Amino acid sequence: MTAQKRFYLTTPIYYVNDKPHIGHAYTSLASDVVVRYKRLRGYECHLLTGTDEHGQKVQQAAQRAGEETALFTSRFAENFRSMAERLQISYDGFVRTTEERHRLSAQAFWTRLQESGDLYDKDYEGWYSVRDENYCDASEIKERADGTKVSASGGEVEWVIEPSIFFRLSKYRDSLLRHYDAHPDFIMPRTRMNEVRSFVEGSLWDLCVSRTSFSWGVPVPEREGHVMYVWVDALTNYLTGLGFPNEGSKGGGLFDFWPADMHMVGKDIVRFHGVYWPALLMSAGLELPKRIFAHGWWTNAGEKISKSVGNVIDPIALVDEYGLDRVRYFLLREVPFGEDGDFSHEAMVRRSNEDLANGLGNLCMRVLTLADRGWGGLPVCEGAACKGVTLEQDEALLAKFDAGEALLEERMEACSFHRALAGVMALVGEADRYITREAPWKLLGAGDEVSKGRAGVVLWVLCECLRMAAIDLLCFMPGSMGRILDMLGVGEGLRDFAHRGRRLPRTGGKLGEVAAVFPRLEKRGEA
RNA sequence: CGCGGGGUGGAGCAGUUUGGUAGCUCGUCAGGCUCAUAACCUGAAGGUCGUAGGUUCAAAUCCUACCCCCGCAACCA
Repeated sequence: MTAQKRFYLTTPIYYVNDKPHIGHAYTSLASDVVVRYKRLRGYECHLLTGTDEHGQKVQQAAQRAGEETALFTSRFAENFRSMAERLQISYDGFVRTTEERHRLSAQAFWTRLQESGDLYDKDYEGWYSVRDENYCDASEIKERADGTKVSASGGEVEWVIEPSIFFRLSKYRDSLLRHYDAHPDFIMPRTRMNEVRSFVEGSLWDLCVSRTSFSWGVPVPEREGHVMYVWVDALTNYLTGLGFPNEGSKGGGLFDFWPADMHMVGKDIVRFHGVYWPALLMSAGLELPKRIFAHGWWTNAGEKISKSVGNVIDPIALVDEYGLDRVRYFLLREVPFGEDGDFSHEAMVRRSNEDLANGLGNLCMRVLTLADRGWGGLPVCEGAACKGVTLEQDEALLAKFDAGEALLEERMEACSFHRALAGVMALVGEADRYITREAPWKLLGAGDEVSKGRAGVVLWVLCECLRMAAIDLLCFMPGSMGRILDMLGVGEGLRDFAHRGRRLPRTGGKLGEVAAVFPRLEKRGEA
């Protein structure tokens, strides 16, 4: 057996100072769709997710809650883990940055930076805003009438000198730019690539990578009082999840998944993944990830989502209200992946009813009801009564579905999920037109064998369409599509792209229990 | 010259990277069908693709200028 194709995908690790919201769910769902798709394509996949538990803010949040920091973070980490379960994220690994294995990994990574000579000591001097928990560039500082200096956000700043360790980021400027040139798809979508490039082309300063002002972090090796800058710590999780620093022996080890095929991230953290991370990896002598995909943000009914406004969307509540697959479908169909999108219950209901209930679900029902009526199972279409099994229109429809696979592949490869889904739904529309034209219910009602034979062919073709559509959509809506495939009597082992092109038997067969997959939703408040 | 996003039939959007008859969903109107989750199919009305220039055989798409709208404390995908 030849070595299996591998695919390593990561979600960001989520910061544990609050409950999971729709943004976390979105990133994880998109990641899940990608790996499920890849698995259906025969790849051996590893999806890593986890939680980012270090940093001053977490420490303070725990203090405010009057809780031991470690307990506090465990509690929130559990929230994220259960979100993943609830959304049926098919993750293979979950890294908490407070784990011992991660401490070892991050410290080993640090040591490699040091061995490369890319770390050096220097006092960090600058305007520090306590409120922002950050140093501010001098150009951002404004002076108020009373003489106090404030940051762009209005927080008071003070001049602080802190002994620090710096990473020679500036040294990697040219290497980064060369990498961007050689790999124009390194960061997607393209606009994000351009942003990152222009950031690097500008002045790229060395990065302060240690802190002494708090202790809740990974200790810098052999350096009392210093903890790692949270981003160095956090990014390393992508290695921890593969067993780093144990790089294994060639062939079969978990670390063979490196380099990552894709880091899925939100657009806010693209700089960390597109600039700092590759530079750090170069320094550590490790291969760079192949792609970073930065998706957009959701608004709620046209308004920016913020905790203070209180319009945060709880993904679990959405799943409770609409069901998981509708939510998965909506989030990935509604918005071009990579751009910002707007959530509203109205849009959610509309999408679900139009595409899923009226479209795919309804087609499924009408086809299977007719099959059941005619044969008490899958349609039969062989033998003398089915002469001309493949009329021109039958072939044409099947050909469209067959061709849909390549189209899907192209769009999935580009992470153009909305177009991937739109493409499948367009095929469903074709099938709807076909069934209307062929009117198998009339053929069944005619009462003669030839008509029934023809009906068998038409319905067999439609079952094939449903089967292919269900396989295409399996990575998006695993539960519902599984049910459709159950109804069609498609065996577990046949539900992938290796089997998509194989035809169902024409000899009939048992139907699974037929029931509506996507019942129509009432408009919210009118139920 | 702060930054970013956007202006496409009544509504919401895709299409802009790689120029080539302007497309989708909803809504409206008129038919058809009756297998189906009051679902499905056909047809129609409706757009000078923000404005003005430019490049081109050809521009929603490329270039220039301008107008308008939205967001930009923190948390955060």
